[in-house]
Amino acid sequence: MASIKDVAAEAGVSVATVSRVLNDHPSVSAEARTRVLAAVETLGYRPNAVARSLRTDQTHTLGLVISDVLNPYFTELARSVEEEARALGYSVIIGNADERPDLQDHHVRNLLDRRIDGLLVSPTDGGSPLMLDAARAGTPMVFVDRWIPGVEVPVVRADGRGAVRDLVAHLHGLGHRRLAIIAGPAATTTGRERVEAFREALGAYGLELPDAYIGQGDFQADSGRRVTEGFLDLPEPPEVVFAADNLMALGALDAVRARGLRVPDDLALAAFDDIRWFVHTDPPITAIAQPTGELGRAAVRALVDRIEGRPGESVTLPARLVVRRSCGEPVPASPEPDPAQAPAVQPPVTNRSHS
Amino acid sequence: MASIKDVAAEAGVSVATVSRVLNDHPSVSAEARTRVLAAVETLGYRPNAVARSLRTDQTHTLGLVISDVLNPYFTELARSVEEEARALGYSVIIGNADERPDLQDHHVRNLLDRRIDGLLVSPTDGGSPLMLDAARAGTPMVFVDRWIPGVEVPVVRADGRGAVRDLVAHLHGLGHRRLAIIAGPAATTTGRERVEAFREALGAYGLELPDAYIGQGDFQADSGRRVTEGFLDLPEPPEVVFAADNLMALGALDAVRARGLRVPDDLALAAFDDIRWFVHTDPPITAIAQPTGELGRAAVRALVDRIEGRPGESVTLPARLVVRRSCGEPVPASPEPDPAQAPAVQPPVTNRSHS
DNA sequence: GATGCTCGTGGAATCGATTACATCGACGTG
DNA sequence: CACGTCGATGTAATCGATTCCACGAGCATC
Repeated sequence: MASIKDVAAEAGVSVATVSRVLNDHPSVSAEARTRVLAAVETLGYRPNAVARSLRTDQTHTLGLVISDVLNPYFTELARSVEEEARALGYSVIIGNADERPDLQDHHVRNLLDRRIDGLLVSPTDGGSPLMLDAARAGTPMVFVDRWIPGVEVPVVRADGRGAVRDLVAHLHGLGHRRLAIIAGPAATTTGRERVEAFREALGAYGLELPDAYIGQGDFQADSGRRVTEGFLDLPEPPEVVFAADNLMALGALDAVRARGLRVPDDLALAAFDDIRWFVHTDPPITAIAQPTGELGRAAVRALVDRIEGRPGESVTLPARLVVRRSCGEPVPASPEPDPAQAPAVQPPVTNRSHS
Repeated sequence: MASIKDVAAEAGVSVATVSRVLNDHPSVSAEARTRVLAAVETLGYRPNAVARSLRTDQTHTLGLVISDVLNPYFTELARSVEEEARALGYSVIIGNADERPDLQDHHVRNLLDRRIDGLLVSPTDGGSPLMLDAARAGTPMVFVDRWIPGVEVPVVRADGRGAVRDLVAHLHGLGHRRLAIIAGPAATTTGRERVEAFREALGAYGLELPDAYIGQGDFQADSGRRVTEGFLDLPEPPEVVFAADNLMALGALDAVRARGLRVPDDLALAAFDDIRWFVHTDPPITAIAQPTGELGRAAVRALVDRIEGRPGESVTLPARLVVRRSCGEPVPASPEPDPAQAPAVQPPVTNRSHS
């Protein structure tokens, strides 16, 4: 591979001049510029980013550590992150933690070793020493979706409280009174918060959230299945299960089917995180939709702000309820709503009258 | 951030000795080793991968350019690639092309500039000059899933011919005679091959594949919707639509629903690429499953073989048919198959007798 | 015409590692 | 005792860029 020296030799100038041309430094003669560019062309020269990074101490790269690539919520997040980063002149290296703290640490270490300019994390746990050290050491960092309390790092996330209240109102309106939740890991903020929001919303209707109706999941499908089976085995099973993420909802759906039962007739189902597939499941699943793309973009902007010396603010955006049929039919309505009009998410229809 | 010099100073040795300890070179005294390790510990030293790469001309990094991160097939592929790479001591940088040749080139260029050790690509098109140059220049490269004909690069992929034959047998057995396909872009191998395999399989039953029954899609959901609408507008619409990937199948499902029609009664549906969500759609979708994880692992092994100077072989693995209910009920059968037993993919049932 | 400025350029230091080569002491052997 | 070998270590070159500094030419100012 041709180096800057080869270009310099070919163009008959020094490496300094080549470098100036490449970084369009003002004081280069037009003649030298054309000669260098010609040499670059004939040699097919491309600057070595590794060498450049060593010298400038900048990689123009962001690290993104997500909790689970197989979760469509995080892939969508990753996509919007990469898009915005590209627009701002950065590349992104994604690390997938598979909800495993050890893997998360592996990726954080790897990214720090590569001297990425900044780190975007959706933490799988309450904060490993490594992560805390990195934050304290001043690595530009931003938490997205989940965060670690007590750490001085901006957080970009969705607030689901309002949407959870809407959900509970919807469920209550359909006559449901025994509501259960499949929680995420207590080590994650989203794992805890969603339970709290749910409990609070129930309280507004004078409803309790008994311990038996709080199932401990880990954001993976299997745990949703397991917890739902537990619920169904209770002497008085819940009428509704609210899964704290989309994969556990999928597991719950499996569990219900495996017993030959039906959603929503035998057990209603709702999920946190809306994904496009929820329109096509049997039945379509009522979910709380986060503004995922906007979250990813805001997180990148906050991180790049920090990297480039600006403050970098926390952002909280509202989530919203998307009602479908998995909790019961609010209306008989027209023969079939038209999914082609709004394939990804349907508008909330909480105000439709019940038959 | 502490550098190797700081460690050397702290330990009272030269940088050479520190480097030797870190790369466990044999000739270092036990005493020096412990002193260095202690210094590393107290300083929290981590080697700078950028500097190391510059010197050794190795990044221990693979580039993976996939066609679309939002497609679950590719996320699963990416996950298995990262897993195997990690096991072999490599990291992976993923570039998402969103089925756009220009974005694909952007990522390839970026990865080459970073001097990745090898490149794994699922090409979005027939081969840009950049990609061809890279292959010719001797960059270790492996194609996965899709490939570019005429380029000297190992290919790791699934052969769907057998499964497509099984699918056509299944459809024919159900009485379907007018079969249509939503093809992928003609610039991709998979876009062409799947049509050819389908046509061939139809031929075995004396069936034609008229041009009107070949819809041109682009592997994205929208195109599946559009093409399916076109099929439904034909004076003699097909009885079955076979989508060449999972996203176009989703679009097709949308289109059918939007007309108030039903799958499989009004139009049967099958897809190439099986994904876990197909178990949960309404109805569950009959699909051709690729051994995705195995493909990813084999691709990494082939690439690392090339990087480390071994030959690096092409691999072709068989795909297989997974029958569900979207083409009609092959058997009245027991009330409901148990999805909990095999949540991701159900076993092939091509050998069931037709009723 | 001397002075000072700007502009274009090249030489050389530098970033943080790896590694070839030189050095030096200890030890075994003839 | 002289010599060769080997193990442990340090010095310095090197990878490919960026950038500080010096230098010379051209030009304006006084």
